[in-house]
Amino acid sequence: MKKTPKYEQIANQLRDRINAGEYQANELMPDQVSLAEEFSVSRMTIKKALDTLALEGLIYTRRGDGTHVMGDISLKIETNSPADEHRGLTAFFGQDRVTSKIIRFDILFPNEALQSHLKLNKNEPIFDIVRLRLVDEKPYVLEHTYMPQKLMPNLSEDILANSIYDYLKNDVGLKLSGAYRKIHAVFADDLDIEYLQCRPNDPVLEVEQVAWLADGTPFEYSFSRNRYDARSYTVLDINQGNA
Amino acid sequence: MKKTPKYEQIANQLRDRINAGEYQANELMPDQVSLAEEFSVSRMTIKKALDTLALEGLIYTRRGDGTHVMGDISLKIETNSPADEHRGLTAFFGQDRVTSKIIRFDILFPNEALQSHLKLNKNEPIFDIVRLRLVDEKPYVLEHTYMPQKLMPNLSEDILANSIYDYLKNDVGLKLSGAYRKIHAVFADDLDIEYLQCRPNDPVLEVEQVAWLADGTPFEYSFSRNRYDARSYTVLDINQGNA
DNA sequence: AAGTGGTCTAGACCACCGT
DNA sequence: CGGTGGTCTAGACCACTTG
Repeated sequence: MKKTPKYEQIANQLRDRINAGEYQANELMPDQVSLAEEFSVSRMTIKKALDTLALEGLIYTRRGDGTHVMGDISLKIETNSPADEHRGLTAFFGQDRVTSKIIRFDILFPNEALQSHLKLNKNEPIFDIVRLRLVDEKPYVLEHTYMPQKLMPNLSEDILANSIYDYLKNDVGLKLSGAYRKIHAVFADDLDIEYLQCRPNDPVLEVEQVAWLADGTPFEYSFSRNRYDARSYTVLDINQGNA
Repeated sequence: MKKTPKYEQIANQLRDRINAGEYQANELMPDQVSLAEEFSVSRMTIKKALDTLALEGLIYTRRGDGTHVMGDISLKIETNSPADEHRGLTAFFGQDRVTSKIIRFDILFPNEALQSHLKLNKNEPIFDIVRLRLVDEKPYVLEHTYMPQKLMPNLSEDILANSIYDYLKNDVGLKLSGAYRKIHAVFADDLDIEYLQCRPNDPVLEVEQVAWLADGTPFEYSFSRNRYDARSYTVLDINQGNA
C-alpha cells in the first residue's frame, strides 16, 4: 500500500480535466485560490500540482495573468516513443505485444571503457546481452546491453525473454533512478542487417545509454539500434522561466 | 535589473561547491536543517534549491538517510552538445566562434503541414530559411527553418548572419518558452553533400523541432542536419521518485 | 487599482533509514 | 529509537499584467 501525495492526486485530476476538454486549449484555468478552495488544500499544494503539469508541457503560467492551457503541439501528437523510456518497452506497449529473441547471452570481464561506464574494476564480471525486441511480432529494436553480474546474480535466459526491468524492480528490489542518453546516427552493421532487415549503408538511429539506481550506482550500459524508417526519439524541453 | 529568488541563489552556491569538490562525490551533504541555518532561510527554500540540483542529476536524496552527491556519469562527461539548445548555437559557443552562411532566404505561403505545425492559416506568409552554421570556420550543422513573418516582420539577411534567437529575444522582445524535438537518422541529401561535405549514403542525424513562445504560440519549425561523425544529441532523464 | 501567480516563512506531521 | 527528507499549512509579501 502506498500513499500518493495530495499534489500528485490533484495533478492527476487536473490532467484528466484538460484531456477531457473540461479546460479548453488556450483558455484560462481557474485561479490558484479557487482551486485551493475546491480541493480544500493550501495554495502551495495547488502550485506544486500545477508545476508538474507545466513540466509536462500541458499548461503555462503568467504572473499577473493566470494559468493557461497549452494548445496542442503538432510534433507531440504524432509522437509514439517518448524520451522517458527507461522503464522499458514492456511498460510502454504492454507485456502481450512485446517479445524478445536472445541473440547473445555471455558473461565476461569488462574492458576499460565498460569499467568506466559501470564503475567496476576489471575483476567484476558483467553480462553481455544482445536481444532483438519485437512488437507485434515485428522487429523493433536491437539492444546490446551490459550489466554488472553482482547486482543481479540470478539473471537467466527466461528473464531475458521478458522484461529485465520488471525483474530488477520486482524480484531483485532495485530502484531505478535515471539515465543519460546519447543519440547518434550510424551505418547499419552486420547484426542490423541480419535482424532488423536493414540494407547495407542504411542509416541506423542508435541510443547509447548509461542508467543508474536510486543510490547512484550505474547498472546498465547499452546501445539500442533502430531502423531509420521505423523509429524516432522525442524530447520535450521546457524552459523554466529563466530566459 | 532583475531579482533572483533565494532558492536559485542557494542552488547556484551549492552547485559551485559540488563542482569545486567541497562536497565529495558519493558523500553526504549537510542536512537540510543545517543548510537552512547556514543560509538563514526556511527549510522549504533549501528543499527547492536541492530539487533543482536533483533535476540536474547532481545529487539524489533518500528519506531517512540524507542528500548524496551523485558520482560522475560517464556519458555526461564526454558530452558536448546538451539537449537544452533552443537558446541557439551562439549562446553555447559564443558569438566569436559561430558564423552563418545563408543558403536560402525566401518568403512563401505555408503548405498544410506548416500551417498545422505553426498554427497559421494559408494566407499568413512564412520565412523559408536555410543556413549553414559554422563553428571555428568548420561546417557544423545545416539548419532549415520556417518562421511566421507576422512575429518578426523586419527579419533580414543581416540578422540571419548572426543569431536569430538573440534578435527575437532582445530586439523583438519575444519570450522563448519550450521546444518539442524529434530525432531521426536519415540519408544525406544533396544539400548535406554540398555543404556538410557528406558522401552519398552517409547517415545524417536530423533534429526536427517545433519551438514556442511563453504564450504558447509556435514560432519556429525547423530541421537541423548534422554529419553522423560530428555530432550527437544527449538527454538527461531523471526519474522523479515514482518508480 | 485589483487580481493574478511566485516566493518565502515557521512550524507541524509523517515516512523512512539507520542503529 | 533518533535523525533524515517529503509533504502540507495558513498566512504574508512581492512582481507582474490587465483594465
